[in-house]
Amino acid sequence: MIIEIETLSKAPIYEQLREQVLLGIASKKIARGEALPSVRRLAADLGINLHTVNKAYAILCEEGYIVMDRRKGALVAQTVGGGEEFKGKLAYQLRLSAAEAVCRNISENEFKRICVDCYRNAQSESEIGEMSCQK
Amino acid sequence: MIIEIETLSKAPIYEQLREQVLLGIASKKIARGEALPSVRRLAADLGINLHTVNKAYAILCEEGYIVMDRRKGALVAQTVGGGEEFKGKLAYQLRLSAAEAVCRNISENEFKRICVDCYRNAQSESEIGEMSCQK
Amino acid sequence: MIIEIETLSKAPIYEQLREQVLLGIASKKIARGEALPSVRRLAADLGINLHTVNKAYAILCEEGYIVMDRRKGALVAQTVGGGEEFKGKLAYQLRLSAAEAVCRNISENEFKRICVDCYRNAQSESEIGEMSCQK
Amino acid sequence: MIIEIETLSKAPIYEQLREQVLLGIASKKIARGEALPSVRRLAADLGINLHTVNKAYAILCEEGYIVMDRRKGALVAQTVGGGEEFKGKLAYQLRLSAAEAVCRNISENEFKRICVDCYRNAQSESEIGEMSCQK
DNA sequence: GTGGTCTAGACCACG
DNA sequence: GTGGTCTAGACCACA
Repeated sequence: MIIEIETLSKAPIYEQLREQVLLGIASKKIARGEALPSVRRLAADLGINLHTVNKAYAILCEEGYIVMDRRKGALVAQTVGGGEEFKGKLAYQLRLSAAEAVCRNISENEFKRICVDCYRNAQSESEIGEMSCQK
Repeated sequence: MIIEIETLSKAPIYEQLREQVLLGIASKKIARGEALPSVRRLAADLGINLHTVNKAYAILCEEGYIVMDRRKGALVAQTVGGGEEFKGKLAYQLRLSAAEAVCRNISENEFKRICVDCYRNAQSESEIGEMSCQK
Repeated sequence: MIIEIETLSKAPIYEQLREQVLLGIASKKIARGEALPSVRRLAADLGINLHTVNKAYAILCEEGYIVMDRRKGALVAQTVGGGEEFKGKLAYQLRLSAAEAVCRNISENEFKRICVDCYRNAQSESEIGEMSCQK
Repeated sequence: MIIEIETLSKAPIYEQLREQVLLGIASKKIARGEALPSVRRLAADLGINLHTVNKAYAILCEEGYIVMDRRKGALVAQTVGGGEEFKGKLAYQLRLSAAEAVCRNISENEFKRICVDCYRNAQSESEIGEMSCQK
């Protein structure tokens, strides 16, 4: 699994890192129960600070996607609980994306198609291409 | 149309403002060509800084959702161009949402259902309920 | 309200800080809705690092005791939700304290008396005396 | 008596171990004068490091709950002295728990009830249920 | 002015 | 070796 940080992006590094790990977990490039790179190791590999990686891991941990094991470091969680809170957040994000789509005259069917494509894409292990995503 | 700002939210106020306007446009609570409240007026009504409203309008303008008319103030754009750049951003957002859904074991069908629900919800004029959306 | 940090203590500074704020809120030395000192201000006053104060505030925020307002800084929360999770943690702490009391032959009545004393003490505004608390 | 170690917990293993033993002594699952498992044995059973068990035993010994006998290993102490120092620590812990309870609007009576419940629970031999105790 | 982010470098606790 | 804590100092976003 390759993690790429875009230092030019407006999005904070720890956020990008969180997203990359999330995409990695979803696409099963990192299996459930498997260990993520250690904080120091990843920081060194990416050429960023230890604390930045730490923060990304802490957020993922808080969200339930990973667990910090005292002995083995950071592990991908076997199961992710707390579905209700998540669904609220998910619905909010999607509603916003949908609102933009509506404003741009994207039909319900096309929106649905894009969503399904993204879902399958997130599941598969295809690499992420260049995205013009400032934020 | 009622705009609510949550100063406790992690999301910056100008971002919340942008989102609220976007939801308003999508749900046709503000019609195409219609004028948004003036910067001063909205700032006063919401009890926020004038520059904050300005920033939100500037972003919406830059994204093409509204146009700034020197005489009439901010108007909802009749048509929104620049579809390609937008689709890239949309796909990125959706892929991330989808990745989270995959991690949480939400099936493709359920994800699709939620997406469609959100699309219809964004189109309709129903108010947005309480969403636990820190970010 | 006076906050004292014991740099000799084994307990981390951010933990001590969290406790002091908690005691201040309980004893109403800081009222609900009132603002706490800014991160920088408190760090300067206590002669500790900004990030340390930040962490203490972040934990209190996460626990629901305070809220971070984008404009007014850190405020004491009006209401603290999430009772169930808290009660589990509280019961665990108390069970441990009780176990130690049992081992030391402290009777149920004496334990109850101590607990009630502590409750009233936490409510009142009396200052905390010197406690031989390494951990 | 069954000891369970949670390597995912934020609490260090030696601390968890100390707590489990304490709960075992209080509930009389281990009688006064009885021998605890040997350091090597317990370390092997729990799959943890020998030094970790050693540290837990050393702390319990220092606190007076157990005594180390060169021949018989670790024995539960017949009597536990040093009450005053302990009471200071106990009062500090309880005051903190009480402060949290006050902040959460738990009444004195309810707090008292919980304390008594915990005391009796610590005395009885009932197993500890699942506690969401990160700290 | 506020908090948020990031860096660099240090020491310690844990296992 | 791991992560946790703390420091000092920097820049930026926000309002």
